[in-house]
Amino acid sequence: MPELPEVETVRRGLEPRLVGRRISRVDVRMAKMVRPGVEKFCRNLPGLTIRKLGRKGKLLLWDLDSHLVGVHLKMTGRFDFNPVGTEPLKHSHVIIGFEDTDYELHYNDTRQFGWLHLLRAAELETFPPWAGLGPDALTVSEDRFVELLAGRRGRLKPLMLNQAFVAGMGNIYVDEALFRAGLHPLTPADKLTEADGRRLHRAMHDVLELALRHGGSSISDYRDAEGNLGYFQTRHQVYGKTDQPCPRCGAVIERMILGGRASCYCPCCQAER
DNA sequence: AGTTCCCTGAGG
DNA sequence: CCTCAGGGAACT
Repeated sequence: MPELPEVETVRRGLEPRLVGRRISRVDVRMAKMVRPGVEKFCRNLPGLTIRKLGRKGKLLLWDLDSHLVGVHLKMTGRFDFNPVGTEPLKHSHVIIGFEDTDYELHYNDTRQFGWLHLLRAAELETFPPWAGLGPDALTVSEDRFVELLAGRRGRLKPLMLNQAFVAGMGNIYVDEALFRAGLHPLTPADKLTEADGRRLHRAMHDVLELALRHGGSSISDYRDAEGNLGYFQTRHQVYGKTDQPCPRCGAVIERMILGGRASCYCPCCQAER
């Protein structure tokens, strides 16, 4: 469940210990976690220096001059720093070592949905997970968001989850943002007024910003690169609150399945239209 | 636009 | 044993 605030928290945790480091060795313990294949991954990375750590939506981008490594944590991807030679955990699938450091980086992923993708710098524009992303949900301007929203049909919940529309929102923050904006998940995007769109942008931005300040939400096994839990989950207002009273009006929070995903909302504050 | 799949672990 | 969790691709 890392969504934008969790991925950004991870990025900030990795930055001080990765930037400026030259990779000395790579150990891939589960082949499918790396792309475009173990051989290329292990042959090309050693000797490269990490210059910058970027992020767009939920995608992490390591800049190594000639190459990039794109990382998607998906549901359960996690990074840990450990002393060199630490016995990997059961689900530690990739280990990266650096010159002149006493720690190494372990990529751990219980459900094996995530990946690390090595590409040449010139390939970024045609790298599908990057090229297909809409603007970053945290930094997109209100005017741009309203503009993008105006051309859209379809219901708000799946639209907000669509990374090509806006990058970084997942199930938790979409539910929280729709609640804050007072909009029902089934509302067709083309039924929104401009004021609704501006309110939705504000709700999205505010909830992401607030979650980031709390180190993200720890549902199941999210940890940042230092092993810290986030604590924004204590501030969730509707996500996971089925059958509990709405914090604003006291009505019972409802749950529906939409596009295969659970959606929690207040039937009173988020009236259908 | 909805469904299935990838995968493991938690909870009933 | 079963269901659920869900990001995103690949289907129908």
